Amino acid sequence: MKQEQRNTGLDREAVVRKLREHGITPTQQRVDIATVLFERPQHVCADQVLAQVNAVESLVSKATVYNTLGLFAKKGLVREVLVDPTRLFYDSNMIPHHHMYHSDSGMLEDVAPGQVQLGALPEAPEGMVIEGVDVVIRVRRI
Amino acid sequence: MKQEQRNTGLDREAVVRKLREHGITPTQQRVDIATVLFERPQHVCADQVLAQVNAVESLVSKATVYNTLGLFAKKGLVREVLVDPTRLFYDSNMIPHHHMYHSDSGMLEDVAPGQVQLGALPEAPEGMVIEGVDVVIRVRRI
DNA sequence: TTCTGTGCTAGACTTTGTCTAAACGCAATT
DNA sequence: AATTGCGTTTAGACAAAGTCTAGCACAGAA
Repeated sequence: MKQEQRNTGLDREAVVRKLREHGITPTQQRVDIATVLFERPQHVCADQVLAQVNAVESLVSKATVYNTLGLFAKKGLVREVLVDPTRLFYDSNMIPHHHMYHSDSGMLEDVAPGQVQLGALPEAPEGMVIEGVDVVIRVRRI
Repeated sequence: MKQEQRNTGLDREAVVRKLREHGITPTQQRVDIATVLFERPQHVCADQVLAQVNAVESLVSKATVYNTLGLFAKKGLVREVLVDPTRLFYDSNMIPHHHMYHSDSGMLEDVAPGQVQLGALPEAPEGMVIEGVDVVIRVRRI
């Protein structure tokens, strides 16, 4: 029984299983990155992941962080979130939900899907599928 | 009666009026940029505006295009659209509507607001206002 | 005319993210 | 044990979008 394991985080074994389930070969670096991501549901950009993974000692390169986040997003392990025009965020919470973006501070919160009520969506054009629907509620100080 | 005026576009006078209505001093450059934007409802990024404004002869600098688009967005003349992680788009159609984004091609279409049916929105936190709600339907080739 | 403020500009700079070419690691084969 | 092959990782060069700076132009006020 490890004492130091993070409250909501997955242990290494669970992370490896998760990667395998999504058809991703679990390498050292990928597991390190995934461990950071799934420590808790969060919104992070590549820079933050890079810093967190290499907090103790330098283990993973910039290129690998970018490649891996892209791979994870493609394989449906995390979700890209577009709210800040200067950088791409990744959301480690894959349960369907929306976002509230504080444009002053850059803070990003989750909004439960029940709070928005999306009605009938238009159909995707011939030969296309809906990849996802992003709802972002932008708020700012009065 | 000018013969060469664009079909749906505003003439110079109308553009000047529009700028004034939004509290923007109508300078040469701002009118040039606005004329391009309101030639028709469209989604453009700064680079495209720069190219279009300077199509015939170089009239407006890069810095001015960026500053002006930022100003227009702040004053509610155009709307920022975040769909492409590498650049910011501006939508010259201010009638409320949503977007469908073709992630393969980068194409961006309008979706009439009636086609989505957004129900009750969550309230903005204390001391904050909802600036806007962006709904983006991402589609891709099967 | 001088002063002041707003706007414009070229070009340097910053930041995020991508690309490239080489090296690594590991497993299967000889 | 040595060889081959393939996927992965890496440092560092690079690209692209956007911002910043410092100076110039111009208009209106004093």
